[in-house]
Amino acid sequence: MFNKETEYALRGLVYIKLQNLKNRRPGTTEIAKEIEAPQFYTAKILQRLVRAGFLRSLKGKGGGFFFDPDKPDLQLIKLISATEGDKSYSSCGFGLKHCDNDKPCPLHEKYAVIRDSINKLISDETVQSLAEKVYKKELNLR
Amino acid sequence: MFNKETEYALRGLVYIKLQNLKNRRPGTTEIAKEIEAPQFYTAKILQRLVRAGFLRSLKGKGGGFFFDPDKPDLQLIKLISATEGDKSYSSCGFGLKHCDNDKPCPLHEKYAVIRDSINKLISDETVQSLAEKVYKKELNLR
DNA sequence: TTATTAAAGGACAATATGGTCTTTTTGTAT
DNA sequence: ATACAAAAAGACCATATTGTCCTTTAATAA
Ligand code: FES
Ligand code: FES
Repeated sequence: MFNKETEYALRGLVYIKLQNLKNRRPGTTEIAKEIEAPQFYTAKILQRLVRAGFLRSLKGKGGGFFFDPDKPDLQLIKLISATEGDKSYSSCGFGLKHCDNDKPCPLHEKYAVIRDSINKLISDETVQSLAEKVYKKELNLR
Repeated sequence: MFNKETEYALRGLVYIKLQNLKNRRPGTTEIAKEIEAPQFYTAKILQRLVRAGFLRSLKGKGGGFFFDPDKPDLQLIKLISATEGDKSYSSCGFGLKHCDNDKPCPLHEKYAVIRDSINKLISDETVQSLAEKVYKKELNLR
C-alpha cells in the first residue's frame, strides 16, 4: 500500500498522538522501538514532518514530539501527499499519463471505483482518529 | 498502483494479445513504441515473462511475441505476483508484519474491504479480458 | 553556569528499481 | 547454404529508496 517512509511516518505519528493523549511527549528512541522502525531513519522522517508543519518538537531534557492542540486533525491524505507526492491516488491504474473518463484505459471502469474508496478512506481518517481507535479499542501499533 | 515493471508488462501483454487477435506477432520495437515504454527495458521484461511461461516468442524473421492459444487466460494477479511478489495485496495497510483479523491495526476495518475489492479486480480480470475490452470499445493503451 | 538531554542537520552507504547498450543465439526466408 | 531478422543474454549505468552514523544546536535541570 504505502512506501516505508509513509508507513513509519503514519505509525510514528499515531504513536505520538496516542502518548500525547496520556500527556507524554515521546522521543525518537522510544517511538522507533514502539513502532518497530529503524531509529535514525524514523528520526529523519519525523524531522521532515516537523519542518512540514505537521508536528512540533522540543529539544533538551523532557523534550520530544507532540501535536499542536490548536491545529486541526491531520488527514492521512495530507500526510501521504507530503511523503509520496500528491498524484498518488489520482493517476491511472494502467499507467497512462492521465486518467481520463473520456479516454479510459481497460482498467478504468473498475479501478476508478476502488481508487475513489481509497481517497475516501484517506480523507476521512486522520492521525488523531486512528490514535483514538487504538486508545479506545486497545489496538496494535506493531 | 503498480510499479513500472508491472505497468510495462501489463500494457505490453495487452498489446501483444490485441495484435494476436489480428493474427500478428509484434516485436519489442513495435510494442515499446505503442505502449510508450523504454524499448530495451520492455524487451528485458518480456524476456522474463517468456521464461516465466506466461508468453511465447519466436526469433528470426517474422518472429515476435504471442500467447499460446491452448493456455488459460492470464489473471492479473498471477502477473503481479510474478513481478511484485505474492504478498502485495495481502499485507497490512498500516505496515504491521501480518494482517490479522484478531489483532487489527487501526486501518484494518476499512482497508481490508478495499483490499478485497482490489483482489477481486485482479482475479477477475485477465490480460485477455482487457485486450477484448480494448478491441471492442477501441480503448487506449497510451 | 554547567552538565545533560534530545532534536536537527548532514554525510555517507546499501539496496532496489528503472533503464541503456552491446553481443550472442536462434529461427526464417531466400 | 547463406544472409538477415529478431529475441536472449548479460554487462553496465542512473536514480530513488531505505538506512546508518556522527556532529551540531537548543532546551532543561541542577
Ligand atoms: S484511465 Fe486508467 S484508471 Fe482511468
Ligand atoms: S491488520 Fe492492518 S490491515 Fe489488517
